[in-house]
Amino acid sequence: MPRKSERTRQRIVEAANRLFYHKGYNQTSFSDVVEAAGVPRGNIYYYFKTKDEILEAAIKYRTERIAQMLEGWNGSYRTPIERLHRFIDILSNSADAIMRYGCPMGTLNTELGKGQGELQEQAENLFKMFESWLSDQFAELGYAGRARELALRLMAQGQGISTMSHVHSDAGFLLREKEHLSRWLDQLAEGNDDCA
Amino acid sequence: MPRKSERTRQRIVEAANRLFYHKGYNQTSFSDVVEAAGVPRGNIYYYFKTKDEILEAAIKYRTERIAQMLEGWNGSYRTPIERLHRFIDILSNSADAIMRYGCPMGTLNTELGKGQGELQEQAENLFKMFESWLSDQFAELGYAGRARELALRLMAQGQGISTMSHVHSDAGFLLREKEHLSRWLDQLAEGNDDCA
DNA sequence: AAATCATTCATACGTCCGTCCGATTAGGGA
DNA sequence: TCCCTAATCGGACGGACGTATGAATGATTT
Repeated sequence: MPRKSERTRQRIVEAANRLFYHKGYNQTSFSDVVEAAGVPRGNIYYYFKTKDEILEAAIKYRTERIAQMLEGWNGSYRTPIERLHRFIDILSNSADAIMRYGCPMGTLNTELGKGQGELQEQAENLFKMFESWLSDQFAELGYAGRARELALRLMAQGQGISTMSHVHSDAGFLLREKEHLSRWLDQLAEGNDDCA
Repeated sequence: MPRKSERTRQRIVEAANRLFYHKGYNQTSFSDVVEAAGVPRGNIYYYFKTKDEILEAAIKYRTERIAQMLEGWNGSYRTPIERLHRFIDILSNSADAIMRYGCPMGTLNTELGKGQGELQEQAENLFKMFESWLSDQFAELGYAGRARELALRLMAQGQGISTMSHVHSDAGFLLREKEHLSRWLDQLAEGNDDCA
């Protein structure tokens, strides 16, 4: 009967995912996870043999959620500029968490990038999902030739804004810069690409 | 005779600083430090009682070097635009290290920002040194009212570019975006601030 | 009702960590 | 020369970590 099992496994993954974000992967212990998941110490080994396996599951979990989110946006918004605006709305919607813990993708990749190459490659795919989706939007907006360039630039801006607001715990900066990004997108949509 | 001592202490700080950058603070052990510094295991305790103290010393070490660097730039370059360009030249000069390990300041702050608040506050000062220096340059360039805004924006762009090139190990992106930043600075210097 | 197997636990192993100590060496002032 | 102290070592402490085991539990199937 894998019914109950699935739910327990899911509880572990979600608790671990949250802890990895809040405390960092290396700073999160097995004990932290089992405590947060409300699972007895030894039971976790039934589902995951190593800590790395938990991280893999957490990354997969994030991957699925992002895919769903992007699909949802494709359905909810008709124009590419609306979708791009929805993307940067993440900054204001998640302002609190970003200030406290930084960008979930960015901080995880940064941490794994220091000597945990195999795992970082998996986390890198989270970025690539956004990049390819953003590229589609820019292409549809009329920037087919520079779609990837613009996508990466937008991602970089988001990362920079997240990092700085995290470092300084400065919500004002985050919101101001998000507005600045918003105006940049509007200029792009109007075809005025002098500043792109 | 504190002569020899000073040099040993310095060796420890420099080795630790390098390891903290390459491996991260939490992933660096005492053993790593003593091995890299070529100091016997127990001797390190003579200089630093705790690991946190080593980090404090490393941050202080970085602080002094940055201060020297900024002073040097003030002496070497006469115009603010030259100085601003020198700042972003960091990106191309350190391209290799950034690709491998990310921005030294950014990654350290990001790591410490997750549950090590006291230490993060110290690392935050590294950012503030650059910000205040950059503010001075933008003010001198004629943007007195928006100097801090522009300084923070430039820092954020640097952080974003570093993060993205680190995540993807993409030197091309780093150099392209640095050039893009360069053109942005030139536009600012020419008084065309439509895109600022 | 018995057999089976997924799942739940408490507990323990070995390792490495940060920390600390005690003994030893070395070098300059008296 | 002797002495005092700065500095150097090797080694060991307790604890936490990731990992592992095996017995107990409970539901489902036959």
